[in-house]
Amino acid sequence: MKKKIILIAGPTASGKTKASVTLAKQINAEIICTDSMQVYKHMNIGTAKVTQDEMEGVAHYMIDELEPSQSNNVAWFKDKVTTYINQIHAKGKIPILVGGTGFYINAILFDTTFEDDDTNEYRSELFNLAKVHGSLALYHRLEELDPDSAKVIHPNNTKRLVRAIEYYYQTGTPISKHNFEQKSKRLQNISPYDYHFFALNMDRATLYNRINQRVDMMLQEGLLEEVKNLYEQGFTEDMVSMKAIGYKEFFPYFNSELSLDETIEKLKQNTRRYAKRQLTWFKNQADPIFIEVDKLEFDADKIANAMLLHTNLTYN
RNA sequence: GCCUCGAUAGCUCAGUCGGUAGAGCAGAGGACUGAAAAUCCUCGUGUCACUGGUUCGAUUCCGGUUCGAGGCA
Repeated sequence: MKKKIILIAGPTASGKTKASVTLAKQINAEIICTDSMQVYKHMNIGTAKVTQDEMEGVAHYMIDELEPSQSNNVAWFKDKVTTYINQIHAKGKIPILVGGTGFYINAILFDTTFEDDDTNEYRSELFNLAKVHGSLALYHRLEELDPDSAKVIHPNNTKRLVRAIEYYYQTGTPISKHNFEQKSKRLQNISPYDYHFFALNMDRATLYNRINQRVDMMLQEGLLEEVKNLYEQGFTEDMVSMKAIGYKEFFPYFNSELSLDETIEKLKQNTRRYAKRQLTWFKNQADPIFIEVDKLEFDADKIANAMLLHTNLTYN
C-alpha cells in the first residue's frame, strides 16, 4: 500500500499558502514546504515564507532548516522531506507538499536516486579551468569523456558542463545514463507514492500584476531592512541562499551601483521571469492537474474544494 | 502666429546615398535530474503618423495636414 501525499505547486504569488492551509484543515493534513529558499532562516519577507498567523495552527515542515551560510541541495532536501512524510504518516495524517521548486518536487515524487557525493575540490578546479580557458575547454573535455552528454549540454552552460564532468570523474559512468534512468521513472509514472499533484495557475497578465504588487508589499513589510541585516552579517553574493530573488538584487544597491527604484524594477522583472520558468517546468517536466485560480475568484475555499474533488478524501 | 527639430516594433532609438527595415530593453517559447529563486538556449511584419506629388518604384526626396518638443514674438 503506497503512502498517500498531495502536492500543490504553482508559480510564485499564485496563492499556494492560503489554498494549502485551507485544504489541510479540511482533511486533517500537515504541510511540508517544497521550496528551495524557504528552508533558510532569517529570510522571511523575501521568500514569502508562511507566517505563524497564516499557518492557522497547521503544522509546517522544511522551514528554517538551514543558516544562510549553508548550502541547500536536492539530495539533502529529498532525504529530509522523505523523513517528514514518514513521520506524518505515522501520526495517521496526510502530508501536503507545497512549493514552487519543480526540480525538488520531481525528485521526491519519482524517487530520484543520488549517489554519495563528498568531494568538491574537483568542482572548483573545473570552474577555474572554465574561468581561465573558457567554457569551451570544458566542453571539449566532456566530448571526450561523455559524448552523449556533450550533445545535449550547450557549450555556454558552464554549470552543467562541470556537473557532467564531475559526475563522470566520481562514478566512472556518464551522467547522460543516470539522467535517462531517472527521467524514465517520471515518464513511466513510477512513484513510491499514491499522489495527487496540483498546480495553481492563472492568466499571465494577472499573475504579473500580482507579482508586482506583492513586491511592493514586501518592501512595505520591511524587505530592505531584512536584506540589509543579512548583508551586514556578512552573507555574501556567492552563497546559495543569497542567490534568492529578493536578496541578490540588493547587492548592486548596497554597492551604490543601482538606485533603489532600479533595483525594485529588477526585482519585479526577475520574479516575473522566475514565474515563467516555473510554469515551463510544470507544463513540460511534470503532469499536474492545473487549477485556474482566477476563474475561482482566488477564493481559497473554492480552490481547496476543486482539489478535493480530484481526491477520494472526505471533508472533515 | 512664425521658425526649427521630431513622428519607424509594447518602450527608447538606429537605418534605408530611393529597391517595403534592425538594435537594446520589455515580452514570448524551450531545456533542465546533487547550486534549480540556479544555469543555459531560441525567437523581431511593423498601416516606417496621415495625405498629395516626383519616380518604373517612396518609409527614404518635395509639398500639405495632424500630433509632440524646443525657440522667437
